[in-house]
Amino acid sequence: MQSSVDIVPEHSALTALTSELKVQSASSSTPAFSPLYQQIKSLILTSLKAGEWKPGEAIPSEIELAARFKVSQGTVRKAIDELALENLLLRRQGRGTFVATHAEQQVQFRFLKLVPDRGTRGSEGPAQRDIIECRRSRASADVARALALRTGDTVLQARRVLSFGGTPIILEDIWLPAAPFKGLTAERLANYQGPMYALFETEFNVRMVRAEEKIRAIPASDIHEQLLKVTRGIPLLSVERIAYTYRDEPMELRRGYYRTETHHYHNTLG
Amino acid sequence: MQSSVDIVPEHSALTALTSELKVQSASSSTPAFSPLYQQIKSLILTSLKAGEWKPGEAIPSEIELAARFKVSQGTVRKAIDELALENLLLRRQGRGTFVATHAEQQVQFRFLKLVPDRGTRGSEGPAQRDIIECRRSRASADVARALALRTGDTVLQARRVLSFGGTPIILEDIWLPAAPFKGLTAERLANYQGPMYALFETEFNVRMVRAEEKIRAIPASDIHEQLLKVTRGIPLLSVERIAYTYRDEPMELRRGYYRTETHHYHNTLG
DNA sequence: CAGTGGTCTAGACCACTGG
DNA sequence: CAGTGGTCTAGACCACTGC
Repeated sequence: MQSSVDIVPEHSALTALTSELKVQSASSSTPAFSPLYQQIKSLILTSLKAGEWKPGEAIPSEIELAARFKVSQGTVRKAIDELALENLLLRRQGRGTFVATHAEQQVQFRFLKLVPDRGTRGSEGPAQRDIIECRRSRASADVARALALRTGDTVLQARRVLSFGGTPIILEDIWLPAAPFKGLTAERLANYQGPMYALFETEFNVRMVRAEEKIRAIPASDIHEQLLKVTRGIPLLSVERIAYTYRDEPMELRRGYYRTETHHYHNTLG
Repeated sequence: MQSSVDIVPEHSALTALTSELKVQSASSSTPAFSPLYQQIKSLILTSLKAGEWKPGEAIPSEIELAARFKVSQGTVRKAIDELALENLLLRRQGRGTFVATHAEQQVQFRFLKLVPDRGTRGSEGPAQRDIIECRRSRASADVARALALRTGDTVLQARRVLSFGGTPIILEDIWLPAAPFKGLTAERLANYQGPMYALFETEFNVRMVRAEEKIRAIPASDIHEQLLKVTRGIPLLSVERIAYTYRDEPMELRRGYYRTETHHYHNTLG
C-alpha cells in the first residue's frame, strides 16, 4: 500500500457520492440505513420493471453497470447476486447476465410441484392442455381480495384441464385482472405452446416472480366428476395460488384441483 | 498501488498454498475445479459434523478462521455465507456466527408448514402434543428404503397427535433408525418441551438439516377416525417427510395426516 | 482471442453488540 | 470501548464462452 495516513480515507463512496441519490436519510427515528448494493439492486429492479431489458435478453455487463452507477464492480456484483438468488436474473459464466423468463426449457413449469410417483416430470411425455372456457366476469368478494381489486371489477376467468398420458390429472380455475391482460382470448391461450406464464411475459409484459400456495384436501364435487373423471367425494388436493409480479402486486389467482393417486405434490424444506 | 510489474502476481493463494490440501486435482477427465471457498466450506462442514462446535454455540470469528485456514477473510466470508444460506449457520451482526439449532424460539417448527386459515401459528396458543405410542419394531420394505436401511432392521416407531385449541389436527407416525437414537423412550418424548428435532440435537447429536415432502389427498381411515375424531372417508392431507442430516443421510421418516378444515399447508414458490 | 462472470486478496471503514 | 459481522473498493487473476 501507499504511504497514506490511515485517517485519510482512500475510498469513500458513500461520502464522495453525496451528490447522487445515494445519501443516507439519517433523519427520522429509524435511521433506515441501506447499503449501497441494495440501492443498486433497486435501480436494476426499476429498469427491469420498466422493461429496459426484455426477458431472455442480456443485461449490461458488471463493468458497464459499475461505470453507470459509479460504484465498484464488487458492489453491482453483490446486487446482481441477490437478484439472481431471487430468480429474477440468470448468470451464465462467460456469456453474461440474463433476465429470467418462464419460457426457458430448463425452468418450464417452475411453479408446478406435482410430479408422478415414479420418475420425474417429463418422463411421461408432455402434458395435454385443454382450455374448457375463458370469459370475462365480475370479481366476487374473495377473488377481488386476492387480486387487490374491488368486488365487481372485471376479471378474466379461465378453466383448463391438464392431462398426463391421456389421463386428466389437474383442473385449474384461473382469475386475472382484466386491465393488464386486455385482449387475452381463449384461442390465444389454447394455441400457445409452452407455459402460460411465458405467454404472459411475451404478450402482456407481466412477469410472475413469486407465488404463495395454500393446500388442502377436499372432496371431489360434480365439476371434478365431470372434468377429471373421478367419482364424487373422493379426496382431491386443492391448491390455491396467488402469483405476484416484481413489486408484490398480485396478478393471478389460481385454484387447482389435483388427483393424487399417481402423482404427488413435492416440496423441499430447507 | 505500488510499482509492481503486473506480470508478477501479488497474491496467488492457490499457488502459494500448494503445500496444503488445497491443490487442484487436475488429473482425470473432469478437471473438477473447486474454488477455495468451497474447500473452506467443506472444512467448516467437517468440523460441524464432528461436533467441534455445538448447536447454539458460536464458531470462531471470520478473522480467526481466515488465520486458521490461511486464506483471506473474504474467502471464509463467502464460505460462511453459503452455509448460512443453507440454514446451517446463523450470522448475527456484532455478536458472531452461530451453529443453527431447532431449539431457538424464532425458528421453532421450521419444518411444519400447516398454519391456521386466519392469523399465523401461535395465535391459537401452543400445540398440545400427545404421544400415543413409542416402540421398537422391524423396518418394513418401504420404511427401510426411505431410511436407507435393510428390511427387518430395528427401528423406533412413534405415533403422536397434535392438537390446537383442544382440537386434534395432526396425526403423525414417525420412524427412526434405532442405532443413532439408542435410549429414546416414550417418556423422553412425552416430557420434552420444544420441538422434537431440538431433542434429537441435544440428546442424540442428530441435526435435521433438510427434508423432502410428498403430499397427497387421502380418505380418512379407521385410525384417523379414532385419533383425529373425523368421520371415515373425509379427505385428509397426507404428508410423507424424509428428513436428512448434513451429508444427505436420511434419518427420519414421518407420515403426517392433517385435517384441513381450519388449517392449510402453506408454501412459497420462488 | 476478447469479453464475460467467478475467485481471491488486502485494506479501510461502517453498523451493531456487549461489557 | 473492543470485537464481531457487513460494506465497499481496487486490482489481479482464473474459468468459461463465443467468434
